[in-house]
Amino acid sequence: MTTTRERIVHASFDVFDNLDFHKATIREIAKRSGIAPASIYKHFASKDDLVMAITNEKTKQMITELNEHFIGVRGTMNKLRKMTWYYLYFYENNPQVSWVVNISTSVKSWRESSDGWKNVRQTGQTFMGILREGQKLGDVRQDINIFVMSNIYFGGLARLVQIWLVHNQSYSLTALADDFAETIFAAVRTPTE
Amino acid sequence: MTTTRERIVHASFDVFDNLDFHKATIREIAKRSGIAPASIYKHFASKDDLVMAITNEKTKQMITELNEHFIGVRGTMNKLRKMTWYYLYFYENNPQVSWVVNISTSVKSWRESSDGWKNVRQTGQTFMGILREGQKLGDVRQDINIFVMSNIYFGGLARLVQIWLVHNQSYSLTALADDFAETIFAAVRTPTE
Amino acid sequence: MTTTRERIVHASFDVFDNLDFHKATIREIAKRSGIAPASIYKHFASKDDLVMAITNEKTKQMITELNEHFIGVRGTMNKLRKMTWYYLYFYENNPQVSWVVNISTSVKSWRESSDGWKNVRQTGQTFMGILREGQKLGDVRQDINIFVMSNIYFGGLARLVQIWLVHNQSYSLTALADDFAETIFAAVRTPTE
Amino acid sequence: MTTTRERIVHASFDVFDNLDFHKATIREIAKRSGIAPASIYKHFASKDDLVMAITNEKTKQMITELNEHFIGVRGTMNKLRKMTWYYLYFYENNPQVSWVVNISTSVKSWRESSDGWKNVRQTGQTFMGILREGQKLGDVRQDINIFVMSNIYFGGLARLVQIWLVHNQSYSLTALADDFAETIFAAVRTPTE
DNA sequence: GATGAATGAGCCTTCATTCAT
DNA sequence: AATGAATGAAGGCTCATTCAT
Repeated sequence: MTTTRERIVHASFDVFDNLDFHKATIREIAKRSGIAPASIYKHFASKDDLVMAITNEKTKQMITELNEHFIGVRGTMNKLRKMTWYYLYFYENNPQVSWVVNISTSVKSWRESSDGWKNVRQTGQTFMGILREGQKLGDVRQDINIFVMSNIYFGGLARLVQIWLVHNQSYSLTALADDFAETIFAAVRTPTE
Repeated sequence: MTTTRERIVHASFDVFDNLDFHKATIREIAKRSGIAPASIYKHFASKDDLVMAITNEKTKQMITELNEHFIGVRGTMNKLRKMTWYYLYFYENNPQVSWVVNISTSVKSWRESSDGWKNVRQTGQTFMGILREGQKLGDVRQDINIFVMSNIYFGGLARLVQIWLVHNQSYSLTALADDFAETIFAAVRTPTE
Repeated sequence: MTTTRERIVHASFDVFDNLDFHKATIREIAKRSGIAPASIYKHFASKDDLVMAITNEKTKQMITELNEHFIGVRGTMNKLRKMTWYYLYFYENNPQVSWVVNISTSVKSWRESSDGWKNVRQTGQTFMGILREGQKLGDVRQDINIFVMSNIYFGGLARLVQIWLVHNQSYSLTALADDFAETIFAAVRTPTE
Repeated sequence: MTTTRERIVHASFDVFDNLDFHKATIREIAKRSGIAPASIYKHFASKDDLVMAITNEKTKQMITELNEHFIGVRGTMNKLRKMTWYYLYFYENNPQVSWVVNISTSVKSWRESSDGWKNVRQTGQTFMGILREGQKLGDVRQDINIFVMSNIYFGGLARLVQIWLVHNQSYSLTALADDFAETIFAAVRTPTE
């Protein structure tokens, strides 16, 4: 059984999926969901609220699933590979989310959404956790700038997704996961001598 | 003496600087520049044209200046450091450009602007050039995935700029240049044994 | 009870009645109908659509009523008189329609409206039908140029209406029907000898 | 030697010839004449003034030439044929004028132009003159309604021109002159018995 | 006499949103 | 809970027109 709310959320992703975010209107969502515009406002306070709700929902799902994938994985490199793969896998299967996050939401109001920010921080924490653990294990250099490293990682991933979207998703995104993870690992690993 | 066109361009950056790109309207630009909306259309064919024109202008300037900074610089790491520093320096001094490029322009129409795309490719070429030269010199590993590496580099930089903007430019961006360049270099350099 | 749509249509005629069609704007129609511009677009897809819709509506009505008036009328001259009278009667009571049809609508888009053109052709057919029937009855000459005759008839009527409008509808239009019909009949009747 | 004014007038006809009168803008006239918009205002007080001026000019020319063509023509039918031919000939060679007169000029302001109205009346007088002369000669019935007849004549001609324009001037207009004149004559001639 | 540059007014249209039912 | 009907606000853009040079 699909609730009305679910139908709205589903249609929203559908709408944001077409890359041209000027077309991402409430009326379009209403049309595709078969729910009247006025009814959408019974479930979401405003358009911004809707956008935030659906991105948060997806991000939460992402975090949950990522944790599941982590179960039993050991070793810095393995975790890095797993996380990278999952990230790309997620966007390969939810290309809209990236656009919603990057484009549609006004950054200002997004920051004001505690939930949204919290989720992003949490994903960031996971990455930093891997690095810190690696430092303890001796895999990762002690002198890395974690802030910079983290931005390189997520910025690089985001760029990869963006380019892939601009190229109309014409190639496999997950196929790049290994190279990506290895490059990042090369940047952080303790030099062998 | 400032020409009308310059005043429009100046006001445009001012407007896009808001971060809330929904407010980036022709009327707002008109208000801040003291130029009537109708007059703006004497200088730019459309809003899209205006956005493209100003970003291209800045990007071209960026490329020119970057090349000047390269004069006399030798060594892979030195070039990497220089390029990174200049990139961050440029956005530190033109924070608006980042938003215009990353947010405001509809990706579709931007790709259709041969100039815009050409400039981006050119910047990309510069980075790849450094890597290839490094490979010849033996500084850089032969087995790196240049496509992935390039996206890590520019994605990382862009993210750094974005975070800095979101944090209201409250710290020095260029101060991160060295750490950034070194991290990237670590990821590509030939392992010492 | 008047529906919103009816109020819009009514106000539209009111507006076009101005004679100065440059003033026939959506805003003006909105003002006079007490309906917001945005609401007008819920009932008509565009301004052109509105113009077409209202003229077609009226023209259809005209055709229907004309046919009713024809019931039981026999003889070429009688039919001619009836048709002429009704045509002038209609415009005397709907003076705006003439302007909308003749002036406001861009001829190009009007021709593209199958409905509009169809209705006009139908009215033309009715006139030609009378002539052909008259020819069978022997009332009407065989050697008339029906194309020319038809244009004389409708052109003459239209001119009569226009002049009447320009003279601010200061006299009776239907009072001219008999003279008009007789003149036309004189032009087509079989010479008596 | 062509004066600036002449170039403007020439370009204006060119522009109005488009049939799509929404495109008949001052800027378009400026572009085609090679004269700057501002300069046009040195020669004509306003757009309305320009439109009026050019139509009056053409109409005056029409009257002059028509009178020349009348020289030596005798007999009601001959005069009718000549006038009709010339009228169609004129519009066949100046199709724009019809549109300017019928469409572009706001009827209100056109009536206010004494010149425009005077010229139209004068053409009307010529036609009525032929009829009255015919009545004296015994060719034309005494009991015709001259007002109605006149409108039938000019309305019919105008309609013929309009239809011809709508059909993209794809056939000869003057070829219809004889049939037209004869039809009109049939409507007014004294019945033979 | 000619014009480049500028503009106020206004156009059609669309959007997110509300409210009576 | 759902919606049809309505709208204020705003957006991009164009036009006839002016004026300093």
